[in-house]
Amino acid sequence: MSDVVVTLPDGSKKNVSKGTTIKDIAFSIGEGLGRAAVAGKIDGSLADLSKQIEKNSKVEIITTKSKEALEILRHSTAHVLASAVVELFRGAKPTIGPAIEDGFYYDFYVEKPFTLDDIEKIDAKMKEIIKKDELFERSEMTLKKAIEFYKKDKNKFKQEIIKEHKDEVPSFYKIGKFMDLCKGPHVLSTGAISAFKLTKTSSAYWRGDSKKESLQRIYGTAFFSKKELKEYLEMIAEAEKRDHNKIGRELELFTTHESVGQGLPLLMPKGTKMIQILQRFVEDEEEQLGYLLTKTPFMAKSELYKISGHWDHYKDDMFVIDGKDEVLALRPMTCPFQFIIYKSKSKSYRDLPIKYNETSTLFRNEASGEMHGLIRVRQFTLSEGHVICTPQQLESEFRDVIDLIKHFMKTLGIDKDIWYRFSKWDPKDKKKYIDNPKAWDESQKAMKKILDNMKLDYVEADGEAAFYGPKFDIQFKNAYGKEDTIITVQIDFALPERFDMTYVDKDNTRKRPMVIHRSSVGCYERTLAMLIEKYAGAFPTWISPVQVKLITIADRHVGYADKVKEKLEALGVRVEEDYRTETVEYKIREAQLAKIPYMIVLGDKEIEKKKITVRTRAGKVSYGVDADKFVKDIVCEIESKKI
RNA sequence: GCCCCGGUGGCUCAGCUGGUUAGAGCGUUGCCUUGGUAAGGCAGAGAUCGCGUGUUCAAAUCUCGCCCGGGGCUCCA
Repeated sequence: MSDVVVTLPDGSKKNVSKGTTIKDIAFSIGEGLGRAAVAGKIDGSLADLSKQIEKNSKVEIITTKSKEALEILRHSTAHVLASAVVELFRGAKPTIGPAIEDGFYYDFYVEKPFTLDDIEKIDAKMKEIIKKDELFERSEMTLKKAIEFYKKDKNKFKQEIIKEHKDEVPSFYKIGKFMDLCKGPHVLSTGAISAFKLTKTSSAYWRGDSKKESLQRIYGTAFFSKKELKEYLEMIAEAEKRDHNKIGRELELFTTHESVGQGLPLLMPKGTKMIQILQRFVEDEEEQLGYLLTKTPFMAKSELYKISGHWDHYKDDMFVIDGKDEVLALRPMTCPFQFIIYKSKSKSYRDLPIKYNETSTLFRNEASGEMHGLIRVRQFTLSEGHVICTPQQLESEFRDVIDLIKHFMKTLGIDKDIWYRFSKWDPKDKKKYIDNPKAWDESQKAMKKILDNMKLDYVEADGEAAFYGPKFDIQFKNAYGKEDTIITVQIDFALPERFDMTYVDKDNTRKRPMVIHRSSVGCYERTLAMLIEKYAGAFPTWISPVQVKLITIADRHVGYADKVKEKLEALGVRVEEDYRTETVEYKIREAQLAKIPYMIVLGDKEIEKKKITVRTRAGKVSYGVDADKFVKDIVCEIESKKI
C-alpha cells in the first residue's frame, strides 16, 4: 500500500499508509493523545476520527480540551436525543440539532408537545443508547436517494435542508437504527458521552419564522466529565441567585400585580429612589455637555407617526387609542416630537449641533410572551436624545456620544460587563425596514467607518437595525445568559427627510441635517435590572437606596439613635432604622442580607462616649467613630462615586 | 402570538390519587423582656386556596376558558 505524508501542527511530518484513520494517527503519536482524541481536522476542515487519510495532508487532532471538541460532543448528544425521541414518539420528525453556546438543542415536529414526563422518558432512553455504545456510522447518498429517503419518512424539513445544500453530497450518520442527515463530525460512539442533561423545552418556529411551522425544541448540555457538568449546573444555579426579578422584589425595589397587567412593574420607594439618583446624575451630566432637556407628550395623533414611518413599520408594537374624534397612539419613541421642536424655528448652520435629550416614558405593545421582570416591559423610561448636526459634524458628535456612554458605564461599574454590536438591516425584510438600499448602504458605511476609526471592538449582526437606520448597540447578558441591548446609538438618514428638517448653510442654501438617535444609560428599568444582577443587590454606596442602617441594642438607645439619624439625613445620607427588640446579631445579619453598605450599631457605650460603631456589609467593624466624621467620609465616597 | 412549568395568609412552602373547622416557618400586632451571640417569652390578627365555569352528594385537589408569574421561540430599549 502506498504511503501518504501527514503534516502535524508542530510542522513534523509522518509517513502513514493510505487509509490510516485519524484515530490511528493520534494513537501513533501517543497513547494519551489517542485516548483524548475526539475528532480531527484534515487540511483545516473537521473530520471524524474514523476518517481515512487518502492523500498528503495537514492533520490536527482535536482533543477533549478544545472548544471544538465540546461542540462535537454536544452535537453528538443531540443525535442521541433525536434517536431517543424518534424511538419513543412515533411520527416525530427530526429537523435540526446544533450545538449552541452552552449546550445543544434539537427541534422536532411532533403532534403533541413534550411534557416534563416525556423529558424524563427521553432522558432514560438516551442513557440506554449511551450504554449500548453505538457507533456513529457515516454514509453518503445521492441527492435523489436522500430526498427519497425523507419523502418516505414524510419529513419535509430534512428535504428542504437537502435541497438547500444541493451542491453537496448528502451525508448521513447512523447510531443503532437511527439515520440522520448530518455533515458531522461526531464522536466515535455514543459511549463517549459521559455527562449530559436535558435542561428545558420550548416551542420554536421552523427557520425561526413565526409564520412557519411550530416545532418542539429540547435543550440540553453535555460535558466530557460529570464533574464539569456538575460545576456548570452549579454555576447556573449561582447566577440565577442574582436574578433581578427575584432579588429586585426581595429588596423591595419593584413589584407587579395581576390587576395592573403584564409588563407593567410598579417601582416601589427604594427602586424609585435608585432611578431618581440615576436620572438626576444623567440629566445633570448631559446638561454640562450642552444637551437641552425637552418634555413632550406621551401620545400624538396617528398623523405624526405616519410622517415618521412608525405607522407603517411599527404599528403592531404601538398602543393605539380611540380619541373620540381622532386616532391617537402612545409614543413608542420620542424622536418625532423632538423633530417637531427642531422645526419650530428655522435653523442656521451656526446653531448646529443641536442636542435634545428627554427622560422619556415610552410605550410598546410587546407580544404577551415577551415580558420579563424589569428587562422587557410595556412602559419604560429611556434616557433618550437626538443630536441634529451637519454631515461634517457627524463623526465627532458620534464619538462624543460613545464617550458619554463609556463614562456612564464606567461610573456604574459595568464597563467590563458589556460589549458592542453593529446592527445592520436585512434587505429582504421590506416590512420592517424603510426601502432605500442606497441610503442604507451609505449610512452603514458611514457608521462602520466611524466605528473602525474609533478602534472599537464589535460584532456585526444582520437584521437588527432600527427601521430607519443602522444601530450601534451596547449589549449585556442577564442572569440566565440571555443577551439584551442596554443602549443603542443610531445614525438616521430617513427621518430628517420625512420630517423635512433643514438648516441654512454658509452658502445660504437649505441643507438636510443628520440625526444621531442615542441613549446614554439606556432605559432606567432595564439598567436597574442589570445593576441588580451585576451587584447581586449589594449596590455601590452612591446608588444604594439605603446607605446606612441604624441598629439599636435596647429601647433606651432609641433617643440617641434618632439624633444620629437626623445628623445623617441632614447631609443627604439615606438611613433606615431598625429599632425592633430583636437580637443585634440577627438585625446585623438581616441588614447584610439586604446588602446595605453601612450599619451603625448603637448601645450604652456609644451613647456615653457620643460615638458610633460602624460595620460594613462585608463585616468590617470600626468602633468609636465620630458621627460627623463618618458622615463626611460617606458624603465624600458618594461624591467620588467610588465603588 | 406559540410551547412547557407554576399561582395556597405580606414572604417561603406543605396539602392537591376529591371527603370533617386549609397547615407550618418567617414577617406582622399587643403585652412582657432585652448587651443579644442564626432568631427571648406569652397572646392575637391575617387565606373568597389567581379568576370564572363544568363534573360530583362533596373540589385547594378533576374539566374547560381566562388572568398573572417564570423558562424558551418570535420580537426587542
